[in-house]
Amino acid sequence: MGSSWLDCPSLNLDLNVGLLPFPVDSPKAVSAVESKHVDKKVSIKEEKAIKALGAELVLATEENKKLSEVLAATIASYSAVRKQLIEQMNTPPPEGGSRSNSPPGKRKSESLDADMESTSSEGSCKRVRDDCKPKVWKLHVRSDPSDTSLVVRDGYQWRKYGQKVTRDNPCPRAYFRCSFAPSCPVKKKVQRSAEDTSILVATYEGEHNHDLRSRPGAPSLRPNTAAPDLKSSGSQPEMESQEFQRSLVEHMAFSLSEDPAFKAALATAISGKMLPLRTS
DNA sequence: CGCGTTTGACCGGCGC
DNA sequence: GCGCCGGTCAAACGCG
Repeated sequence: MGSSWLDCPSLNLDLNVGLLPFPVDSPKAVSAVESKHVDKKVSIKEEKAIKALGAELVLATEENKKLSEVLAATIASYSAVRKQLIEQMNTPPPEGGSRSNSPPGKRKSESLDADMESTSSEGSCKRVRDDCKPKVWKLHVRSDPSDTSLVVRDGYQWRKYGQKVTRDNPCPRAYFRCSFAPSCPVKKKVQRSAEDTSILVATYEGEHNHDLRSRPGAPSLRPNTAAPDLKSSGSQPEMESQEFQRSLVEHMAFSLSEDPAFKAALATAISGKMLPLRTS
């Protein structure tokens, strides 16, 4: 799947938007005077064709309606999940409510860091040092539990600089620095979830100060991967790729559905493509 | 030979 | 102050 259909130059989005359904210089539309001698066989044929096309148009309209409903349902569920995620991210950790796998007396900073997925949250009890911390967010990626590489392919190039077994998780945590640009401050921690070892939890700190594709000669990127911020790259496991691709599709569907002009153009295009069939 | 990974040592923050 | 712990460093190692 991927962005291949986006990149494909042969994909013609000529949707006849705003155009007349029939060519003006068509012989059939030259003038009423000239056409008065056209034999009745053609007229009957045309009428039949019009009826058939009308039925097709009704079918297409219904199909379009159904697709719109499916799209709306998808958008609704996406919005609900997104809202839930944002709420979770913005909810401060419960007072004294440490996680089940966190023993009492857990270090304060650790609890804060572990529970906060983003420093954009209004953490009132944060240390002063936290105020100047870079932005932090987490990414959950499904991966083969037997795969011990702890690699999360996100399009950027990472250099591993450490690995550590932490107290609350038997799975080792890997530390990565962005090697895309030497000055890039972004760091990444990758660790398997203690609850579900098939899930890799990648914690990103900071923001990239360079473009994903700007680095000349970056070998990890597929040449065909042209979509901006598309978090996929070369020979990653299928599951990771699908994860990112699904996110991309959701994002695109959401963006398109938010555009009333696109909806109108789509409807016009479908009817515009249907009507010219009568001439054949 | 250069680059990336591994891994033990080290450092600094935090709780007791 | 001490010990625990997460995070980082850097030498050794492996691979192309």
